[in-house]
Amino acid sequence: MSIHTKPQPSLCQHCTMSDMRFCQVNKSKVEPKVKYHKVYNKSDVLFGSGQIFDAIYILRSGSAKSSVLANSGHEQISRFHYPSDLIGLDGFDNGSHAQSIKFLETSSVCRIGLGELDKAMVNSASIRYKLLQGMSHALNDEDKFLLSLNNMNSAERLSSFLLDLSSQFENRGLSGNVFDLSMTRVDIANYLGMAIETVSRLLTQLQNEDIIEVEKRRVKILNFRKLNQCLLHEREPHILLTAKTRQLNNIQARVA
Amino acid sequence: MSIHTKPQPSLCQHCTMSDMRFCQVNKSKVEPKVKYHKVYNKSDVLFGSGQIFDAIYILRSGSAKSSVLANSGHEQISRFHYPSDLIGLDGFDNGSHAQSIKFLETSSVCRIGLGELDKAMVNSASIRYKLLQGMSHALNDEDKFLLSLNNMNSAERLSSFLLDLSSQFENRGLSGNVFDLSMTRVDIANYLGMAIETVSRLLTQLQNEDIIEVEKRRVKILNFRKLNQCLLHEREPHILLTAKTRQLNNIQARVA
DNA sequence: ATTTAATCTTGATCTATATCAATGGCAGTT
DNA sequence: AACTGCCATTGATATAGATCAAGATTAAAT
Repeated sequence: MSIHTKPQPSLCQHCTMSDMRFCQVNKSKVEPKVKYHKVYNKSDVLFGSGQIFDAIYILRSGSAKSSVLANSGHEQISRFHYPSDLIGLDGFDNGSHAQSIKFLETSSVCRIGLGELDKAMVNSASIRYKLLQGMSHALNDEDKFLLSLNNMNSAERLSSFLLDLSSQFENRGLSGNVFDLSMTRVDIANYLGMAIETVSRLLTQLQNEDIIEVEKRRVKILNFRKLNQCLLHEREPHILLTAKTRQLNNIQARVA
Repeated sequence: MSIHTKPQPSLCQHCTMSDMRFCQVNKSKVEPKVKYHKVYNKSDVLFGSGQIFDAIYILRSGSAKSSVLANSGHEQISRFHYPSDLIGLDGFDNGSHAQSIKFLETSSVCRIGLGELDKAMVNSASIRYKLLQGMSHALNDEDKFLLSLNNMNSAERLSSFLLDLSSQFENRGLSGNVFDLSMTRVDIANYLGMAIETVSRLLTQLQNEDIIEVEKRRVKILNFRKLNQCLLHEREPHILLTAKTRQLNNIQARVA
């Protein structure tokens, strides 16, 4: 997707509509004190579940998680957000937010009030389209994720997660080979629907196979080909050992 | 949410924008031969993955499943559709459909071309809002579903599915107590991420507990309270026996 | 600087559910 | 009426990954 250079309708001084998601910083005229632009710290909440819906946001820097609450009180992370993501689209449904958004590190957002947004939609086909596209993209993303939950085992889901993160960073001009996880292992486990112990084990396993290198939150992908194989259902012989096989190997090692 | 009686902008002769989702049949002036209205048979495909996106649809009668295809070739059902559902929203993302839609029984849809839709969005705040609301609703629905996949066991997921179906039918003025499943057990299993054998076993189990009655595709809910308990994580004592316990009971029965 | 609290890793065991296998019923076709 | 294919049920077994338990490491707070 190419980046257009001609002027585009914009919703705030920081954002134009020219990039592939929704928002792009216009570096030539950054005004640091624009009312629509705000900085948050790690663990800050952008909005909580049930809060009234009066604006959508574009993540400009940092990262965030969005989660929904089960009746049981269990928190389920539904996605992680990176710069240029649209946030708050869940609010159109019934006028209040279904999700809550918590920042994972120091981050900044552009805020677009509903009134302005509606005006912009009337006046600009481009903005209408970008908004619908953003929501549609989120929907498709979630469908793909659902697919992975239902059809992949833990190793595949984790590999898929790492590869997805990698391309997220790459798409944003950062390194897709080495990056820092902004979320805890608990968050990853919650998101991928597995126990934190499983995440930990799989990460060290991938490391032992020389597929990745993990040092705290820092991940380095050493072998994309193998990492991809982990999720392409290339099962015989599977790259990663199953828990059972590992167990047997352990016993054999001890006996020998 | 109240139903407005004043005239509303409409996209086709069959649809106004007055109900809570998007579409409502205007019974006073049905024109049977409107070009936007089409009938499909069971197993017909509305559109397939990769097909160009040129319209959205509103399901008027019948039911459909939408599915995405994994690299592995595996089909994953991402949702079931019932009358008044908006279909085709996945296409805004990149101009072609990510999903494919297959009807589960004789069904009819209203078709709204993209050109008309865009015109309508410019002219009507109500239509802008309904469309965004529809997408947001789909997004929230999927988030909730994701939550259930990650946090519920098979029995809970199936109970949740049945209760959801029940309220879908109830919301549409049909019986929430007795209804026919339009999908196969294979579809249910695929959607809920479990083996077909598990679906079958759980259904007979729920029947043995006098919570539901199943006869082929016909489901009758006998005890909503108990069915709800199945998913409220009211675990001690859990209503449904685990596979292990069943197995033990079987053995004990045989010994005795 | 020391305490306290998160966070992460690794090992051992348990169990929910997939998988394998067999059978029965029903709908469409010849 | 017999054949074929799909759909559903039920039983026996295997296993991926959860859970339980214990430490180790790092970060935050006093």
